[in-house]
Amino acid sequence: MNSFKEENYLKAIYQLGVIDKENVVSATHLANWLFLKPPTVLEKLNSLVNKGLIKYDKTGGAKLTKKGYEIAINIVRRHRIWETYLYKQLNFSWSEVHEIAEQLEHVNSDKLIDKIYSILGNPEFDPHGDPIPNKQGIVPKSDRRPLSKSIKGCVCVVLGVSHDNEVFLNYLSDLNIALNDKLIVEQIISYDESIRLTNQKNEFILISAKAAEQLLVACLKPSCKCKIEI
Amino acid sequence: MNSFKEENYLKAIYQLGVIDKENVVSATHLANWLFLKPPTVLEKLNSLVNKGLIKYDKTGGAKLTKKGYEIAINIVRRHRIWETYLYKQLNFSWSEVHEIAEQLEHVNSDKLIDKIYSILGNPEFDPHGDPIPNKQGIVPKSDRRPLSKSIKGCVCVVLGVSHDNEVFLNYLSDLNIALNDKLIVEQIISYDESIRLTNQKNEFILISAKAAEQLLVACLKPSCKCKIEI
DNA sequence: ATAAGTTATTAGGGTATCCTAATAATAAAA
DNA sequence: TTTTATTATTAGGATACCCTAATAACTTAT
Ligand SMILES: [Mn+2]
Ligand SMILES: [Mn+2]
Ligand SMILES: [Mn+2]
Ligand SMILES: [Mn+2]
Repeated sequence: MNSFKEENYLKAIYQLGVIDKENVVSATHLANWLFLKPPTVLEKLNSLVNKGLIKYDKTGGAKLTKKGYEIAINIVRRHRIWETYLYKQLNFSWSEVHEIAEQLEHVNSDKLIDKIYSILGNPEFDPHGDPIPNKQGIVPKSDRRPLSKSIKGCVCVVLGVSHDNEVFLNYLSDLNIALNDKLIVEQIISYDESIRLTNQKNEFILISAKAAEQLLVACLKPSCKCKIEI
Repeated sequence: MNSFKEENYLKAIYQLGVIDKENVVSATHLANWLFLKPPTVLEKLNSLVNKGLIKYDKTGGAKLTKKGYEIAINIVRRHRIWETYLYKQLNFSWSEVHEIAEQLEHVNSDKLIDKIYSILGNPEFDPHGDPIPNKQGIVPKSDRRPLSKSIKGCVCVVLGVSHDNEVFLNYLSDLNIALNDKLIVEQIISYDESIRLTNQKNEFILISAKAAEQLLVACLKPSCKCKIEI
């Protein structure tokens, strides 16, 4: 058993598939992501193929089968529900929840997850704005997109980050940007694509192009012209 | 690294030490407890000796060192705090919490345990009446003892069970006995040592000698003569 | 005290995970 | 199109955990 490792492999295959939609999920790719070496990963991939949890070939890379997807999405679901529980019920900060959820996601009790999910009011998004798959494995859609794709004048709300990396989350705290903040795009500086914003307290914030690519927002005005460009 | 197995060995050595105070904690003993075979356990015991977590010799059996005790008691602490949290905050039943706590006890986050412990109001006993060690590893004392050691007329309160075995807990539910119930010992039937009780609703309950040995209670009357006999 | 029954240890394997070094297969550059 | 760099795969090991079978060491009951 010790399905804990296997769960992490399947989750990683799912995650890399979502991030690198065009690229194949190769053993090397996975090895970097999981801090392992390619032969180690390849060995495991072969075993996952044998168990019918993935398909694998050099050209297409690793792809989850229906069975593999169900396991992976369930772990993602548990992870995001725990993150939300830690954030909302236990007062952990935005940047602390991921590490603990990495462990809690492997606790195998549907009743426990159902309970905390219902206490939270069946939320659709976690504290980083990531969608929480429902019990059927269906991932809620949202129109969040990187702040970097905004046009001048756009009024938007902070919904999350591309990767819940602690360093970046703390960097945002330093910039005084938090989840659900309303931001107005005042100016896009063409020299380096950095963005000048105002927040709801009318404070100015300057955010780098790199950070703007990682920060996910949604337009608040239904008629916002940003939407056309995406 | 996978310290999860190691934690379970150390916890088992602690638990067997508490249960069988006179007997040594032998590899065979542990093997039965952990559903493993003696050579498997012996191998692990040797590795624990090498790591300085236990002392081991044939005559004395396995004994935790200070370092080993600290790990073991911390797992016990986490287990009992989680059981209490599941019972009190998440409305799980008496008999459901153990299985889930077996998993949650290995989640390594002091901040998480501190948080739920404080939400619970720093309780001293878990839902089975087992003492919750404090952060320093000190186990609260209580005067709970098996119901079987009661004398006629004793008024006592149900504080727990010797082993949080699901079958026994469900059996108690069937007998209509729950945690914190007040019981009066009406008669001890000498033929088979079974005990006739009344509960707070004045209902009669007949409990077998075997069950009475597993059910832990404490006298409510400070002057109760039971105390002398223990 | 000796035979029989128990317990403790050794020997020898098996699987799951991981690794380094070497080789084969591709892709990129010159 | 060679040469060079990158990837993918194989080969060969190491460690953690588990097991069965065999042996050694102890107990217990004649
Ligand atoms: Mn996360
Ligand atoms: Mn998240
Ligand atoms: Mn328990
Ligand atoms: Mn308990």
